Amino acid sequence: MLKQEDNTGGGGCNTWARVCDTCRSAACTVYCRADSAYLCSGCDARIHTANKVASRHERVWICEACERAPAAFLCKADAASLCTTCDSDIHSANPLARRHHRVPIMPIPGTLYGTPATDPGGSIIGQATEEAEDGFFTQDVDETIDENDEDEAASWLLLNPTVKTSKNNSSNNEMFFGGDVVDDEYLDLVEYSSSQENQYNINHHHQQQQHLAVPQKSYGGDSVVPVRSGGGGKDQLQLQLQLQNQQSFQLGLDYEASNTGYAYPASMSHSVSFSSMDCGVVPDSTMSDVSISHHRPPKGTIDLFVNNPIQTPQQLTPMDREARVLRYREKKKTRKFEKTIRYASRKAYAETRPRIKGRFAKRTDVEIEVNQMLSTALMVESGYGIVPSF
DNA sequence: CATCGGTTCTAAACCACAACCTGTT
DNA sequence: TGAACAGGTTGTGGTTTAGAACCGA
Repeated sequence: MLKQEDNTGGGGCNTWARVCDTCRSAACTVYCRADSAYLCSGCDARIHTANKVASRHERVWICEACERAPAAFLCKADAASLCTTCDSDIHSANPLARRHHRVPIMPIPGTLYGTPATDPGGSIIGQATEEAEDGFFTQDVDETIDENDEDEAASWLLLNPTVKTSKNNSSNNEMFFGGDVVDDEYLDLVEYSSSQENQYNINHHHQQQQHLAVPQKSYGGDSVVPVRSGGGGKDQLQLQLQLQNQQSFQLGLDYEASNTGYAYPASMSHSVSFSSMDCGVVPDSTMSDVSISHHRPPKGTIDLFVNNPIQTPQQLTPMDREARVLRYREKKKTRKFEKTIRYASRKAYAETRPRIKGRFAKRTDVEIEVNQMLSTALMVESGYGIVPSF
């Protein structure tokens, strides 16, 4: 695979995909629980079609991210089967990813050899089939990702504290979504039902509710334009800012890098300008994604990390790196480029406004009169403001 | 490999004006 | 304390344009 060739980490050896335990030559595609063996498609077909007993062996696909561990969850949004580690890493990246609906991976049924073994995602059983038919799987896309994407992903990786670091310093990472503490909770969310998970669920659900409620509240009236009522606008703004701060804090992995020697002034993150086309929906959680994506240092400043061995890419295992690349791609995939309309009324005015070479032009008196007549006509049609005349 | 010219792509700027915000009375 | 008012600020979309990026010679 391309990514395996591209990401040897300079070491010269390929430590990415686990090789088949049988032939030791091909990359494994499935994990046989009964045999506790990682098998390539060829060996899997050969072994598990040998007899009925073998054909009943439960097998699961290999994680599409790290290609080294059995997949545990199927993300329907990503249409990807992921191991627990990659699943937690990817889906704890941001609230949006967190909302992805995942289901536990079911064992592969006895006969799967009619499907191409090189496309494990495309033959995932059950719900994902339709998505595969829709071409939703990104396997091919992943293979065609160019070097720029890899570079961008690599630079993006630099600002994330490593999971290893988080593990070693649990006192500092307990509030991080990207850290292991939350990862564990996150895993609990999937697999277990601990009290912590419930608490987290409640908090997260509450936060989501608040988060989802903000646009409806603040953009009442014509459902977009904010409604001011007794200073409510201020409160809503504060609530919005608070939520954004919360998210920035929870997602503030990049900010926290400053604690370990790499310091971007906080104001710098705000000084980065981005067009309205990039900013996405204002109250949406993707705002955090955008802001985070802009916290990447310029390419020329990578040497700033030299003094911080914790964050050097060399510390990343191939598994971690692939997971982070996948997470990056996930975020990239979920970027929202549509422009945010905060005030529909302004939009309406702008659309009806006369233009000269795209620029707004002054309205002539005739146009003003026409508009007044139209508005009067509307009032008449709607039955308001009618003064009967005889 | 570096340079040059042409082409393509991207993002900022521009405009008027209603809505919004903030401070003052 | 809340209402009223004035003045400054913001946001809106289509087009243009400057500059970056790309590509072949």
